[in-house]
Amino acid sequence: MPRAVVALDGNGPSLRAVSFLAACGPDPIELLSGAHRKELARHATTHVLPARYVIYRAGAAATSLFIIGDGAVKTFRDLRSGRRRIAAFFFARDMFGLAEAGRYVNSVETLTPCRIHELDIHTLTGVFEHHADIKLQFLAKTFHVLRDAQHHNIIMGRRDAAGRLAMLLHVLATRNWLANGGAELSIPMTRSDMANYLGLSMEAVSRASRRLELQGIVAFTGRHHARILDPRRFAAIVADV
Amino acid sequence: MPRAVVALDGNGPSLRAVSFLAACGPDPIELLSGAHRKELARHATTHVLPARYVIYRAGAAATSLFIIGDGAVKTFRDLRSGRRRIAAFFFARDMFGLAEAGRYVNSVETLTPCRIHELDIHTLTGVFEHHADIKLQFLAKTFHVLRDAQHHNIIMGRRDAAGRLAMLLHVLATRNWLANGGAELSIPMTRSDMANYLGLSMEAVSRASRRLELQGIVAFTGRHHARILDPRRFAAIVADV
DNA sequence: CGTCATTTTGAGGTATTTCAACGAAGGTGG
DNA sequence: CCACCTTCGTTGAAATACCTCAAAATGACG
Repeated sequence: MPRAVVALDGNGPSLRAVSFLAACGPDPIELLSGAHRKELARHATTHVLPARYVIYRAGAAATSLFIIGDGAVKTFRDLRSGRRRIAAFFFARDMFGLAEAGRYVNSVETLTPCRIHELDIHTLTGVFEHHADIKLQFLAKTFHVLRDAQHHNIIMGRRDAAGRLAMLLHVLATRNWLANGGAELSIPMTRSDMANYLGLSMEAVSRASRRLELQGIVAFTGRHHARILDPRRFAAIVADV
Repeated sequence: MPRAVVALDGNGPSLRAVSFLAACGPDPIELLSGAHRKELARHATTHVLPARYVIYRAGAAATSLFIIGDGAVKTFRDLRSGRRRIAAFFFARDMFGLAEAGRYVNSVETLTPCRIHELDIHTLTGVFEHHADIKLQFLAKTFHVLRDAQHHNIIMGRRDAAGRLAMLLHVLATRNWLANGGAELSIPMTRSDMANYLGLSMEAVSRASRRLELQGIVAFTGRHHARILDPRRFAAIVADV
């Protein structure tokens, strides 16, 4: 039996990785690849959705779990003040659909055209019964989300708009790391989305972008693409928490 | 076999609760109670610690998992800017010690005198091998942490100091809900800790407290106790995100 | 009871937020 | 294919809120 690898995180009271995670790569995002993905794909319904498509609204009965095959989505919540708080952005291979008391707590909307796999709860139950390891791996993905939430916390704790923006760009950059050199990054969301995620006004995001551009650190080409011109100073801003 | 209860959360791509959680109460904090606690207690080392005791520092080799028997702790990280960012407060029955790459990522220090149970990784491994359900329950606790982190995100997203403070007080109030009427609440941490958790300066926390007191919403008696005088307006501030 | 850290209070500086208007981009229909 | 329209993004100026610095007051602790 594989030895348990328990890793601990002061940021939260829970295990980081237990035996069944030991054999996996460093990125939990890859957990559901390979044979398990095939097994799940057999039971999933695949949807091809346009951009700006509302997958579900907060408060709706939670009946499915979703896995992104391709594209990007945002999960958010509209506050009574009129503001919108984006909790997270999800990309290919990410999973979403967590709820409380049988109801989705956040709304989810596509940012780009998406291919999304829907897994019915009952179907998933059946799969879990025959594949305990899949069940555990689903749980393990929670750690990924937790890490994201904690990183989001760090971002929101910063006082300077440029720093927050840089940290978001950094996430997007590392996500595209394999696809291209790393300096080039695509921004699937709008400025408004970025603002709602960063806890800033859209104007502040715009000005922060402008500042990074004027300083020669980042070049924004179009609205959905950017290039990191000065990785050294960029990293300095990101790390200067 | 119990049916899987899959709950989904737009806030993160992961399962909320699977079969082994179905039989548990609504509060994940109670997951490790009863027989399992006894089983773990057999293998744990119990420490009695004074307030302000450093349990471990970020970066130290992660060798143990900790469970709080009594008292309160803070998990934090000192930034190079000199600021301190508190990630979370933990209380009785909470678990902490998560790490990455074999090292604790946050420091942990007691706020009050504590009774803390330490579980060695290797010991825990042995327990897991004989009690698969305990392993799963440990994992399930992650959801609790995730919820906390998301709530922290919501707090940090607010712009007004009084609102942030009120949300923290609300958490403390609901935590003491069973112990007393609910209006009375004890504040184990210092103003400075609150500031570091809320992403504010200590002065801002002080002024926010003052404001809540002048408005007749909360009365602070001493430095570690408060009473909610006007639950109606208090709830209004908390909910006015 | 005295010392020291913590907290409060005050005044000024700075960043972001708002409010308002302009400019650009994307989508739709003619 | 172009024009229009709606949405999104940028820019400017004033207001607000918090932050910083500094000093006094409170409370904790030995």
